[in-house]
Amino acid sequence: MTEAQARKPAVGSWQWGRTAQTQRALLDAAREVFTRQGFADASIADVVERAQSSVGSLYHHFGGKSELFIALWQEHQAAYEEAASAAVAAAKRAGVSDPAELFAAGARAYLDGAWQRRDLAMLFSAGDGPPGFELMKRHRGHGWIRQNDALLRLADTSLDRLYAAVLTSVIGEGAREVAAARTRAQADEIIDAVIEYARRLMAEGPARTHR
Amino acid sequence: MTEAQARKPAVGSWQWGRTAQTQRALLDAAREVFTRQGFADASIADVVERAQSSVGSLYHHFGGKSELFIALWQEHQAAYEEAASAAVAAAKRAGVSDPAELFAAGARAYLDGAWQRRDLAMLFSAGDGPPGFELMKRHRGHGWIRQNDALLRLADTSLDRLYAAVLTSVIGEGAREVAAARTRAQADEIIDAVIEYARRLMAEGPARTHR
DNA sequence: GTCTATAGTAAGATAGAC
DNA sequence: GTCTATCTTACTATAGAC
Repeated sequence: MTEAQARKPAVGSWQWGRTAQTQRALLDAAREVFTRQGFADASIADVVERAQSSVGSLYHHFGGKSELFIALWQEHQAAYEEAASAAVAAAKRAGVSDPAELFAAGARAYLDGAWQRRDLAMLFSAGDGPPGFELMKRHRGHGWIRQNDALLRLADTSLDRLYAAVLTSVIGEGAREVAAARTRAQADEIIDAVIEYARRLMAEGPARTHR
Repeated sequence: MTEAQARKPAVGSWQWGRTAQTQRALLDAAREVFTRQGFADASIADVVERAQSSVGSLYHHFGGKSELFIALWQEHQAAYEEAASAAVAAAKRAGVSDPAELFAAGARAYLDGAWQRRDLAMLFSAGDGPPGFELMKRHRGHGWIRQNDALLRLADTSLDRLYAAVLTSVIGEGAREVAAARTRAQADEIIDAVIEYARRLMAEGPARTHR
């Protein structure tokens, strides 16, 4: 067998997806361990034990505990964003064109994801993560608004950034409450209320200075 | 000299306020070190060096790095709350009785404090603190709403808690933006806008379920 | 790619003299 | 109350065999 074949085994060989499988096992174990104990209290040993893997493998594939945590978060984010942009696209197809309504459609999908993956939603909003994680979240939040809401043609003034930050934080706080809900029905009530608050904020657009 | 006198020296002796002075020096040093490096990156050694004190004293007076951080936060909170309740009391004396307006008066004072002590405001909102700190902040935030806003006669339903949480997070996010402002004038613009958003949210009271 | 065993490291915490 | 010196502890991270 040549070296090239060894590195990239033929489809159908028993090794197919070995890397993917290991990474998946580690991510799944990380989800269970981190959501149960939080980031700080979880040790690498806990994760690899549950994944039936090894410390070396974890470092090989992810580079460390922090990076594993962040990889888990990125998966979660990808799921959020996929759902949100699909919802926005569907609304557009259905003829919705009002920016606030499109935003509401995306936000609703986002909040729905918070319920469906409430363990992760609570983990990532608990404020327990690797150094710099809060900053990463903040950047992502701003990007999310700017993406879903390029419609609102926000400028880069401090007042427009405030508007985006306030909307983001309301949706984020809503997601936290949704994730903490005890039943699906209660979560739905909360989702409706959050959308209502977002509408109130958007009804008159960004606040303008009157001085 | 009796033992009792040694423990509680007469007023006017050179030892007057020795404890208070040490604690102040440690708190002042903590403020400088933590606001500059954050909690995780700051070491106890940095703090005691700047305070011209010692590791042992720090442990004697505060119990550890985490407790010192929390003590600093509590001072900050006390300043906030004093200003806010004074503002509410002044508004009442001036004849204001609308709950939303009273809330706005308190919130304005709060946001003003965020500008005045912006180094601390940024530190405590950066998401870098001892284990469990985010939870403490959250509890305090809920308490704050319930205090300033017992007026709104909120029940303990999940929707009323959401209402309080959303208002809290808008004020908190506003405080963060205020603290990050570059000039007093810009901070004032932001403060006005935040109050405006709070008013929009409060205008129709807590969202009610329509199902 | 996987694994074990080991080393490094750094800082928080404590003991005990003064 | 204050201080110095020491400890201990737990983990991350790496080296190197398979």
